[in-house]
Amino acid sequence: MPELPEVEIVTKRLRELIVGKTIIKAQLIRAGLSPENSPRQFAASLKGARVEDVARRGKHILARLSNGRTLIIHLRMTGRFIYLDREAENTPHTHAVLWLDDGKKLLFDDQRHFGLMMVARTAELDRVKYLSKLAPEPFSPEFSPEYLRDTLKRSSQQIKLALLDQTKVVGLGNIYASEALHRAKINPRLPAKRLSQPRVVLLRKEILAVLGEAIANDNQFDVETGDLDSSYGRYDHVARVYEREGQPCSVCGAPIRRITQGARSTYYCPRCQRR
DNA sequence: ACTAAAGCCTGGCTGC
DNA sequence: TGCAGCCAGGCTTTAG
Repeated sequence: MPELPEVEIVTKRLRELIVGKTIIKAQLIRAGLSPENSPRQFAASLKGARVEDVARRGKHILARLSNGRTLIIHLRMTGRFIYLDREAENTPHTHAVLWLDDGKKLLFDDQRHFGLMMVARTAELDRVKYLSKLAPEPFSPEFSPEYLRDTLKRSSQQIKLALLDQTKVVGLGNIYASEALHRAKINPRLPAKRLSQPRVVLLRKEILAVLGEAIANDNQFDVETGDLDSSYGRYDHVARVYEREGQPCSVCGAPIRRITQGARSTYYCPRCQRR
């Protein structure tokens, strides 16, 4: 499911719901969810820990615990958290459960089994393979026009593919990469190194704009389902090209085109994004 | 070193 | 209705 804005909102929800709570019991139901930890180790390293903070790094969620460890979570395509009463039934694809001292349980549900968790020592977080190579956060000073220019200058990849590379830019996925390029009027097939400096500056600005708008487009936590992100389709409100093949471009009216890059769909306006 | 392609899983939708 | 084939918002591993 999620790219940076969706992960940001799930992170915020988790922070509101579980910071200060203690995990009284943890269970890893599908071992493959956390391949770096055995189910026993997973349960033992979470039990009794209080959640100190929940933060986001790229598309990863980091829950810092009172016992010197951090629970790292990646939702990938279909992973989601569900916050329910302790007595409630698990969902059909529950792969891990955290029981909290507030009478609730937090389920990790993942239909496609792509999601990942890892319990790591907080002091060694920088060395965790999932995190160590990530690019700077888009909203940090390190994600400067100079950084982006230098990074793209060294890549002969098509710009759309370079934007999906989390070692170059974090947080963009297939939707927001297409959207940022459309806003910046850049052809998705253009080799990254051929972008002029002013166009890099504009691209950076539009990346921040589209991510910011999607984050601002928050919705209410649905207590009924307990799903921390029940807003599938939030991106609809900011998407101008994604899944709009054949529809008129909101800027010039030309029909939006769909092409394949890296075995994935890219949507763009052939007139606005000629080069 | 880089880049492209295959692979991981399940389920929903489309067209025959 | 049944079924094959395609598609899905991510990332890693393998091959070149």
